[in-house]
Amino acid sequence: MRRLIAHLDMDAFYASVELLRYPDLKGQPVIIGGGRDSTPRQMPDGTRRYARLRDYAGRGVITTATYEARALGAHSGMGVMKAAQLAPDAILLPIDFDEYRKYSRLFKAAVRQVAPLVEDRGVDEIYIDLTDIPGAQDDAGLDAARRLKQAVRDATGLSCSIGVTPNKLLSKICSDLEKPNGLTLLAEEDIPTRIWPLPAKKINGIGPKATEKLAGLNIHTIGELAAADPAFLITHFGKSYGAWMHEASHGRDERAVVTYSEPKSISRETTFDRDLHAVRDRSTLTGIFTELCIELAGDLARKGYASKTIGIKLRFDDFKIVTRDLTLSAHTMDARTIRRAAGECLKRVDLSRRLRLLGVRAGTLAKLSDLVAPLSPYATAEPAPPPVVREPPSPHGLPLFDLPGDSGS
DNA sequence: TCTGGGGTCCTAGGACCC
DNA sequence: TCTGGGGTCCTAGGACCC
Repeated sequence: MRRLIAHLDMDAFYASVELLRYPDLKGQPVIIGGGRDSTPRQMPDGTRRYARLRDYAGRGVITTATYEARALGAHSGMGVMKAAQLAPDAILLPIDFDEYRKYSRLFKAAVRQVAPLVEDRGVDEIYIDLTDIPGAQDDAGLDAARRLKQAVRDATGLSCSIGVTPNKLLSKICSDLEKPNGLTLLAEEDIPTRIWPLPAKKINGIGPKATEKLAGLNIHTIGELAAADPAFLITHFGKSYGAWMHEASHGRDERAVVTYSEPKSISRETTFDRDLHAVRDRSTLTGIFTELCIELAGDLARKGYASKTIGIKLRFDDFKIVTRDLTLSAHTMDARTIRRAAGECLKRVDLSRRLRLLGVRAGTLAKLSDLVAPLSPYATAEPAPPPVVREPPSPHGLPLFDLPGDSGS
C-alpha cells in the first residue's frame, strides 16, 4: 500500500477568524499584529471604529494579513510601521490567541472525525495520514481531502488548503500551490514537472540563510538542487544537511505522521516598548524579569511539568541574541527557584548595551506524574547535594534584577 | 520608529567517567 | 613524559518553523 499523506493549512487563519467576528471587514485589507491596543471601538450608534495602520505607533510585526492586504505588499513578519507605508488605510486588529486556539481545536476535531491520524504543526496546520482511509487508495486521497475541507468548513466556516502526496515534505509544498481554498494532489512521477521548477526555499527546512548560500552557488530552483552532486552539497552544507538537501530535492521523505510528542521546553519572552538599560531602567527590568518567571512557573504548573534547566534570552538593541542556562540539582516549577536560577544566568551576561527583549525558558522537562523523587521547590543553582533552604514557595517578594557588582537588596 | 512570541533541532567544545 | 576511545552531560549559539 502506498502512503498518502495530507498537509492541511488554514487560509490566512488569524485574519479569517477575525472576519468571522467582524464580517463587515470582508473584502478589505486587514492586518493582524502590532500588539498595542488596536481593539475596534464600539460606537454609540452600533457601528464599529477600526484602527487604521496609519495611526499605529509601535514595534510590532504582522502576524497575518488578509489576501487583500497581501496584494498591497503587506506580509507576515513585516514590521507594522513598514506596512503602514504600503497600506496606510488597511485595518489593524490585535492578536487574540485564545480565539484562534478555540478555532484551532474546532477544525482539528473536525478533521479527526474524517481521519484520526493527525500530527499537530501549530495552531493553523496539520499533517494527516490518509493511507488507511477506506477508498483513499482508489482515488489518491481526492475524496478524503474533499471531505476534510468540507468538515473544516462545516465546523468553523473557514477555508483551508490541502496537499496530498506520498510524504510530508511534498504535501507541505503542495498545500501552498493553490492557496487559498486549494486542493493539490501530486504523485512521485509529477516531481520533475511540478516541484523542480519551484524556488529551493519552498522546501520546508531551507530558510533564508541556506537560500542565500545556494544562490551564491548558482542554485535557485529545486530542480537545480536535485541536479547538484550530493558530494558538492555536503562539502558546502555539511554531511547531514547536505545529504538531506539532496534527498529533499528529489522529493524523498520517509518521516511518519506523529500524533503525539512531549514538549521539550516552555518559555516566556517579551519585547519592551522601548529599549531598556540595565542600570537606568533597573527597577522596570526587575519587575518584568520577575513577572516572566512567575508566568513561566504558572505555565509549567498548568501543563503539569517541572524543569531542571532554566535559561534566559536577551536581545540587545543591535538585535544580537545571547542565551545563558543553568542546570539545577532537581526539577522545579517554583517561581522563586526559577527566578533565582535566571538571576544567576543574568550575572554571566555583559549588560552594557541596552536591551530590547528579555525571555526566560524552562528546559529538560519532566511530567509531574513521572517524577520519581518528590518534587522539591528548593532546587538549587549549585550541583548536588542541595542545601535545604527553608522559604515558603511564594511568587512574591522575589529578588531584584541582578547586576554585575550590584548586590541587589 | 524596520524586525513578535513560542517552539524544535543541530553543532560543537569541554568536563567527566569508564 | 607519551598517549586511547566512547559515552553522556552541560552550555552557547544558530538556523529554521508557525
